Amino acid sequence: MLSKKSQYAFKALTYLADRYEKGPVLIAEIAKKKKIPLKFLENILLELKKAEILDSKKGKGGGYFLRKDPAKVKMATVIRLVNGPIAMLPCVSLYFYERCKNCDEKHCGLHDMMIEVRDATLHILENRTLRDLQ
Amino acid sequence: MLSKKSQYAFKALTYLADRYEKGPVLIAEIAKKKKIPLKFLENILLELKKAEILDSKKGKGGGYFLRKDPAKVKMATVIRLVNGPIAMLPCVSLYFYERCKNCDEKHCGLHDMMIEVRDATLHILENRTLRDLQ
DNA sequence: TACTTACCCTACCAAAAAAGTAGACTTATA
DNA sequence: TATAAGTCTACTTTTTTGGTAGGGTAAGTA
Repeated sequence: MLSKKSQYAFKALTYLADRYEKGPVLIAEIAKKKKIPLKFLENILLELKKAEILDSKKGKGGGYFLRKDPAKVKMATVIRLVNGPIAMLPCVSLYFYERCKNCDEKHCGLHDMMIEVRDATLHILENRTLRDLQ
Repeated sequence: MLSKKSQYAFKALTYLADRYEKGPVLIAEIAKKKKIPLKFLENILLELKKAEILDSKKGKGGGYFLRKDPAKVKMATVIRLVNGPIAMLPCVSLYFYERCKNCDEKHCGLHDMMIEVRDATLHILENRTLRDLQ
């Protein structure tokens, strides 16, 4: 399941996508409109900035804004960033891979099945963007 | 991600599927062979019994065994039981549905996308069984 | 240069979930 | 009736999640 943090992130990103290229938006505005705890949202937006999805301006007239076209920001990227692995097992994760102990990946039915699930999921999430949330 | 509990459950079920219709298997044997903490495994197997996937015999010569053909036990069923919802959001879950607050499901891009993901995942997990793990 | 606005950073806290443990109890079989 | 083996209740520990507090720092503006 997507964490609450992820759901907040998507709400905020949708809000910013609607205002793309219309200048910075205050954290406080997003928090109020989307009913997200202010300080929690600060952390999330900062993280998205560090990942180069958002950018910000300080001082009066400042705020957050999308760094690139909403149609260029993949869902898979955002989920990996705020929610973690997309795969159901570490041993089939592309970005968070960890080897299985006590199980040989070459002949493991579960492994193969989870690769199928991963690929089906990624086929969707790698081809959808913030644009599709609007 | 699948919890450790789920991974243990699948290891145990695979072990029992290999021994289908060959009599009861000791919890201790499964725990040892699959390197699962004994008491933790006890809880898992009991849960699977209550869900009518496994059955057991007490006393000497007892143990656990699959209640029906491995090919009849769907992956989706087991995952829902030991791991919880398969969908990425409560508002798109078939078996663990909860309504979204602050968001109208009728015009929510995320909602629609998560339904797609859910269906792609279920298409696989509803059509694979314990047989496929062997 | 001083003031104000608004993001930045570090640290902490509490609740919930996941993972694992303990021990007494019941039932079946030899 | 002794023993083997699952059943049940309850607890503990660790990790993750969700959230809070408060001061620091950069950028505009008068």
